[in-house]
Amino acid sequence: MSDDQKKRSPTISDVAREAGVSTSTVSRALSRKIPVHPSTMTRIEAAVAKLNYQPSVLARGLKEGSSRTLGLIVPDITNPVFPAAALGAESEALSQGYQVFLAHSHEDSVLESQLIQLMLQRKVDGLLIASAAEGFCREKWLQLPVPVIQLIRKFDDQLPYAICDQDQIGQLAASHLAMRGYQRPVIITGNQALPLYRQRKDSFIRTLLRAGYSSDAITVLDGSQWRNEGLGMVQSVIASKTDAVFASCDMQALGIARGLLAANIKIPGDVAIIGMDNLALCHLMTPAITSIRQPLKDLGKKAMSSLLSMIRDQSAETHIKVSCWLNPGETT
Amino acid sequence: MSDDQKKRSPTISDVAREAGVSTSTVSRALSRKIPVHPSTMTRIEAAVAKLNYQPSVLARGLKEGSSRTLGLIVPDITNPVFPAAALGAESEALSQGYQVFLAHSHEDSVLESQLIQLMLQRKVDGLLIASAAEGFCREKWLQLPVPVIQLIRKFDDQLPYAICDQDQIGQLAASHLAMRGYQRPVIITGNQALPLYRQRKDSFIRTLLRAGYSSDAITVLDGSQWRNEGLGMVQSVIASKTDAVFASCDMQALGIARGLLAANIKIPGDVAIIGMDNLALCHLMTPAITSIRQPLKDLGKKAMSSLLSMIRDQSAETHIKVSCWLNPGETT
DNA sequence: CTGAAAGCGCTAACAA
DNA sequence: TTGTTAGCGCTTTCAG
Repeated sequence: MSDDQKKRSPTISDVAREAGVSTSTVSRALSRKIPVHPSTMTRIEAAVAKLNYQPSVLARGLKEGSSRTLGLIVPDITNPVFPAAALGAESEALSQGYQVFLAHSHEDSVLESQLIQLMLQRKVDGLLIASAAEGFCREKWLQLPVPVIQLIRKFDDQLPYAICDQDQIGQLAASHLAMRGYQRPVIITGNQALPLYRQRKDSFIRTLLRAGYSSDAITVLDGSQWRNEGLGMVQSVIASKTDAVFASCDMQALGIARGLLAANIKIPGDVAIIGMDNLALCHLMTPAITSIRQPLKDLGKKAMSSLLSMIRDQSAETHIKVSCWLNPGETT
Repeated sequence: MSDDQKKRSPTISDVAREAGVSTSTVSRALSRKIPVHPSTMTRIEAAVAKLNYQPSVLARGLKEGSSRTLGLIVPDITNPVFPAAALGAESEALSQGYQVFLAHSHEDSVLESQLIQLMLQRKVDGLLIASAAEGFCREKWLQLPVPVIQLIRKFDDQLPYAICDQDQIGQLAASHLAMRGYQRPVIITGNQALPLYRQRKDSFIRTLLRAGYSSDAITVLDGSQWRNEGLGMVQSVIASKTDAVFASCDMQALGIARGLLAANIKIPGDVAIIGMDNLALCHLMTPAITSIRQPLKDLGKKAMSSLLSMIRDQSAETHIKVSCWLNPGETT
């Protein structure tokens, strides 16, 4: 911040005066939609440069009824699934002339509602929301005056969404384990308030049953308390007499691996592990973790691209589901 | 998006009409700064509720010359140091009635400049920037019409900053290794275009020299190409005949650990490792990684708090430096 | 305590 | 091609 910090930034009238034309001419020259005489153009450009004029997007927004602004609400950006999506979304928005507000709901649907209100007061043109686990309300969403897309977490099948194919994920994990002959698979589920974890679990089990497993052979453990940990799950994993674990995320897989190794259980000799998200760290571990990768950056990009189409009233894919793949490591 | 999506959202005049008062009275009632007759107040509140009125922050901003909006520019939010800072910053901003734009510079100073321009066009009241590694330009920053704080990465000592104490970090690592009697420490540096890595390295070396190490015993390796990897560093680490490595980040530490284990080198028996950032994964590894923790969320919060003070022209701490601590694991 | 009127910076008819 | 004018939604004098 320099001495001229208080000096009001130049407006379109300043430019107009400097160039000896009217404000509308400046407006036209800058928008480049309506032809302007080359020589005036030059004078205007000179004036703009001289004054270092920055058009006020606020004023333009007020006039045009659109702020060219979008909102992205996530529970917690330090959860590694969100940064990738945020990056993809922001990049796409930027490339189309939009900027994005980031806000955190802290997994609290009341705060989330307030954030939506705040964003609406800022006249965002659309919203991307990874909604809080509890308290989703379809009616509230339906009443929003701008397009909204459910990002990563889908709570309603009708409303627009952009998610990873959880059926496919459950299937990938299950058939990988089945193919390698593991007998007593365990799936550790995430917060069951999130449909995505229910779907993943159901599909995992369904695939195993189809492959001929008896339901007695399959164990479901609730790992929602141990998203960033896994260590707390170790006892139940051991107790389940499993030979293959599908964790709900990589950190959990890591913790379980550590716990099992500490208990002198061999990986994958005694117990195999599949992680989820395929963070960069997976292949840096010893043993490297087999993990399923979600193309989150791409998902964020697609979601944003669809949102922008909706905003423009163009036909758009509103039900986006991307495919994942399994990255084999040394734990299966 | 519902059927009423096109229905223009209600304005202050709608509320005024509904309540049978003038717009100025509504404005006063809502701002709560100027007294309004209780009965009018009630009618206005009713009208607001009935119409579900949302004041336009755009219009207010235009009128008041401030958008109550801030900008946060980071190279890449998927680098795990940034989400924590972003979270802290956004939370603090929100609690003071501000919202924040997030943008990515992709470590490109030209793009960064453009983003700054875009944010200024949106009339942000201030900026938090983790600037691109190359191309920092003091003059450009000085000319900005709003307060800016260097976040995490400090390129200029005079300009406001909020960073982690790199001298202390180098010292923590060095004295930890010295105290445990390691003889041939290696420091793997990050991108030397970033002053923070230079400072960390210098302080590490300085501390070792003071502790009586000869400079021959200390090795500096450039790890800037291997931030998310470390594996590529393994050969040089082995070649250095070191017995203790201070990595530039945890992922790198992880990769080096994996490489050393693969080469049948014991950790910490043959080689000790200290990581950096103390990601949650550190204590889930086997062996758990000794790592230095930066209080990044807190830093983000402090930075934002200071920025907001600057915006209000209040005296503020503009040179913020937070302390870190070493989290002992099993690799030293 | 309340209303009328001006204006923040910009764009878009409508004229010229 | 250019200027004049009105108005986006809001706050804020200035009068009552």
